[in-house]
Amino acid sequence: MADDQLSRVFAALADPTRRDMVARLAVGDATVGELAHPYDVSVQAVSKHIKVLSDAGLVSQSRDAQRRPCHLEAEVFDLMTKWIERYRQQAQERYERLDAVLAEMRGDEQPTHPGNREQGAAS
Amino acid sequence: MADDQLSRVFAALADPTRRDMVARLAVGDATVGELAHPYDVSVQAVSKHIKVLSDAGLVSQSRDAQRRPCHLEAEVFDLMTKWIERYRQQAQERYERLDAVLAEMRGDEQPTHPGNREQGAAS
DNA sequence: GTTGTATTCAACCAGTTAGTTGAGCAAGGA
DNA sequence: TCCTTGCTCAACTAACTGGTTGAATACAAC
Repeated sequence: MADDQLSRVFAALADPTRRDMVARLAVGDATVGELAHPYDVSVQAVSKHIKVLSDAGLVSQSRDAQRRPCHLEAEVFDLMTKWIERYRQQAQERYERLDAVLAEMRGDEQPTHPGNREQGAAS
Repeated sequence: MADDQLSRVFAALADPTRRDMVARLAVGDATVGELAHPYDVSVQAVSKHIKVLSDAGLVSQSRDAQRRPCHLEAEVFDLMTKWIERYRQQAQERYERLDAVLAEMRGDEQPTHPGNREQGAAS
């Protein structure tokens, strides 16, 4: 699966059960048992899912007696959104330039949004 | 791997080679051969990667003689960002409430920075 | 100390994945 | 027509995944 964090985060969220757990943890911290409850798989399977999320840095666990409460580490999401946004924007700008070219080819003197297209925005 | 699109998109991007290809395609369309060139794996392997991206809806292919140019379908990214943003925000709001509670417990009348802190990505 | 509860570790199994090689197909050019 | 190019399909393999069960660990409570 490749050992970089971005790969681990994407892989972790590729499973609907784990996305479910993230959704649950967004509401509030929960123990392994609590997380396991809604599903009809073994607690061990859930524990494994949590390990995957935790290896990806999406979840951290503390200790409270026998319990190991899980906590969502939402900052890791930024890693993904940054990656996604970067290439989404890049592609989008390309389409906009294409639009402009097509408009020009039509002899359409006014490019969709003057000054807005044409790179630059790259922030 | 679960057959819903969100799972397929996350799974597709869990591979660094495929993320690389997406990055390449964000610059401009490319044929399978062009995409294969930088890597020392077989063209067949690359073709498989493209199939994965294409099944996820991230890439589409047209025909130009023998060539099958690949095109990045950036809108699918929105599916992910929406999912991510939803839970990131939910978690963040929870932390802010917690902050407020802690501040109150300290007798600190002013919660750090109402609504401002860290955020940024919200757009 | 023994028992009970919450969780993880270890070993195993079936299904999937990422790669391989070899063959096949579609289109353009000799 | 035959050959070459660009790509995909098919079959195989090694490694990984998501699940299982059973044993081990950590702590609390009796």
